Amino acid sequence: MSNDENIYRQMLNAIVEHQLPPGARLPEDRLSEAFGVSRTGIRKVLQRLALEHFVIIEKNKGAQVNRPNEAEASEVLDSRILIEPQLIPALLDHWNTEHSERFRIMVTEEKRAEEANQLADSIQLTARFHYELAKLSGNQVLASFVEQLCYRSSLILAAYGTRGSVGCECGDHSQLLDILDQGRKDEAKTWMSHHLKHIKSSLILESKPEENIDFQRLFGR
Amino acid sequence: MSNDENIYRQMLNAIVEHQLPPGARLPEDRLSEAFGVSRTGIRKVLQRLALEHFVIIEKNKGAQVNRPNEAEASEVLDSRILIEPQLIPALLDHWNTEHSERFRIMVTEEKRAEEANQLADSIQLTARFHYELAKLSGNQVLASFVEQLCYRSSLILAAYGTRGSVGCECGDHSQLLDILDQGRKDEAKTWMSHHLKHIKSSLILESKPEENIDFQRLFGR
DNA sequence: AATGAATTAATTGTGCACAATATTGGTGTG
DNA sequence: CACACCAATATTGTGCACAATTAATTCATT
Repeated sequence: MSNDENIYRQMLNAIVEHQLPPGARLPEDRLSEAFGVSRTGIRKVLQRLALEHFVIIEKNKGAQVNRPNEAEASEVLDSRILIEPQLIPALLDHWNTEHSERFRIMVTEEKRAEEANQLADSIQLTARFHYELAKLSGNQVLASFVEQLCYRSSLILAAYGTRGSVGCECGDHSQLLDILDQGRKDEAKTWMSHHLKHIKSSLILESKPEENIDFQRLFGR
Repeated sequence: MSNDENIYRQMLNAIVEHQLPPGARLPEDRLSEAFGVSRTGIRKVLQRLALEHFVIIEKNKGAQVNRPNEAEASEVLDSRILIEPQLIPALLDHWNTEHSERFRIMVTEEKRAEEANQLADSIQLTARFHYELAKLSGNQVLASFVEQLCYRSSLILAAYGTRGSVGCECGDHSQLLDILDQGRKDEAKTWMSHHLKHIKSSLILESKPEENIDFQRLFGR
């Protein structure tokens, strides 16, 4: 694996696993010495993360982990609600017992991670489940977008999730596999839709006091 | 406007307007002297364009304008077919006469550009029409994705489009506005779906002999 | 003349140094 | 004591130089 990709993965993981919480500053010096590469390499990675909305870069102020506002949180979830159920039909065209078994193993791991209270693994596995499902639709363009949305969702859960927002899905995922095994297309679509709406409704989107208030926008000018 | 953003825009325009055709090499030296900035700034822009799939960067071989293969072309159009019609309901919630007038002006410009045979303007305006429509749905996350897909479609038309692939849409767009003015939701959805399928079917996706055959994948390893 | 090796040229990858900017802390004055 | 101003520090922005890699050319050999 290329070095850049490796650093990117590590940082993305740290962000979605909430080890780098929303708002955390990411000074290039520290990162460059932590990873043992020059600032040049770090900057490349940070810019990629910024384009994918995982970090925010402000000119002459550096990078920090994105703290999604309520609008962004809502839109990301709405996007998933709009897209993921629509992928079910194409997905079912390729669905077979091998896939089913592979996903059941994933669900087992999800449960294990949840019971062991390993939040990081749990988050990763939940996102992977949805992404791998999207990939089976056969459309890699959409699958990549869904992947990004899933990881952004993890970030959103860090900011607006209740305790258990992540874990409470695990039992659910095996339900979907049952439905898919029976080839019930419409039921699978509505299940996916409900599932995502459930996640969205579990968020606390009331305007909680933001820690970095944009006073300029609020009063000034 | 920031300097980076300016360079990015100019290059993106040149690409989607087919002034930089698919496969064109983009040496950092030439670009840096053309734009009057150092290679550092150019690299940043190139990396952004690469993440958005407008250029391909190969290690130690530099950047070139992406030449989408048939799978990618198909998937991009399918993505639009899946998403854009679904945006209609939310869009209609905000639709009013001001919007209608604004879009009719855009369509008029489209026609003018087409009749004047100004391919570049025509391409830009077509993409803008779909993007601005998507923005009205109120979901900026999805709208940005649609924007990217529209521009990628321009690139695809450069590679697989027939003469008139671009222009033949203009008359159509005003049809949609009529339907929207009448608030006919389902009709607008199916219109959008047909419209995009029509564009996709106008592409020549037969496996034309690829100029760069990947012998590595074919035989090697 | 065709093939293959070796040299040369062109291009990208990476780290460093310095400039530009923002933030923080301190100092002096009203 | 409040306020403005200035200095110091920390951090990012940018360009340049050199290393590493690839592509092109030349040359020798059969």
